[in-house]
Amino acid sequence: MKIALWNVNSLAVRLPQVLEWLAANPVDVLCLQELKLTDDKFPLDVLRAAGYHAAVFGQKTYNGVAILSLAPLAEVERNITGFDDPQSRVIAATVETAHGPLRVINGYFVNGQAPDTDKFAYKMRWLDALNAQVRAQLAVHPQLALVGDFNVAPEDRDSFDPDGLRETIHHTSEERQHFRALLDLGLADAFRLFEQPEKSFSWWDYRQLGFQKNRGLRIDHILVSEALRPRVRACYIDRAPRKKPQPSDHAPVVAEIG
DNA sequence: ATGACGGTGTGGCACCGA
Repeated sequence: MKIALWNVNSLAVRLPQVLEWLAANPVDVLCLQELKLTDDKFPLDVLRAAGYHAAVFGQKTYNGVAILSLAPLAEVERNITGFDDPQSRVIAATVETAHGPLRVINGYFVNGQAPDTDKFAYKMRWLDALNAQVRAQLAVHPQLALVGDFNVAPEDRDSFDPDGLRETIHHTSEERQHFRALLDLGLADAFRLFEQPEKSFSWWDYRQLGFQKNRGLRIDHILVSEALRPRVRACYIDRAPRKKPQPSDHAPVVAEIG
């Protein structure tokens, strides 16, 4: 099976591209971030016609996440338990697979703007709460994937300019420590289970020919639990949609699981 | 140092993203 993610930066704008991509890449599960629309505006019918069930946690203007799945979705949970968050950033659901139930947690992680800002402090609190949530979920769901736009470049090789951007947002030691704390729960970065091209990124700034110059960051990730890890066959970033007219600034990431 | 691009809102620009 294939699990994928894509920060679409407005589903209202990107829906035609999502449908086109799914037709060419019929993944079993697609986790979407930055829907930027409310649940009532979510295109359930057209996605159902394309074969996908959906669990949605929308919000006006900002944020918003959804899980699309060929198989029905069960045990849908929104937000982080015990963390009062006005922003729609996390949705989780269980998918039945040939190897039993798979728990999928889809997150649009806080951006954080810059260190020493209120938004950065919110990002740190949010990451603490998410870590506790994932830990609790792993105890119940051994087969688990934590998927989404993490807004963290975990290592220097995940940035086009690690020295110039050192300790700036997405690159700070504190954010990277939070990423490692998620790995310490027993999760593995699916992308790094395989040899990958140098300068592999999942996001490029719209400005100053960022994509054409490959000035990007790898901030979109698929983390897999120990039970899942032996069955991960491949993980790759699909740059093709970024080359099309009116692209999202993010590219889809795909993991193949046996 | 700043803004650059793109999306949203109730707009004629401000804001946010990464």
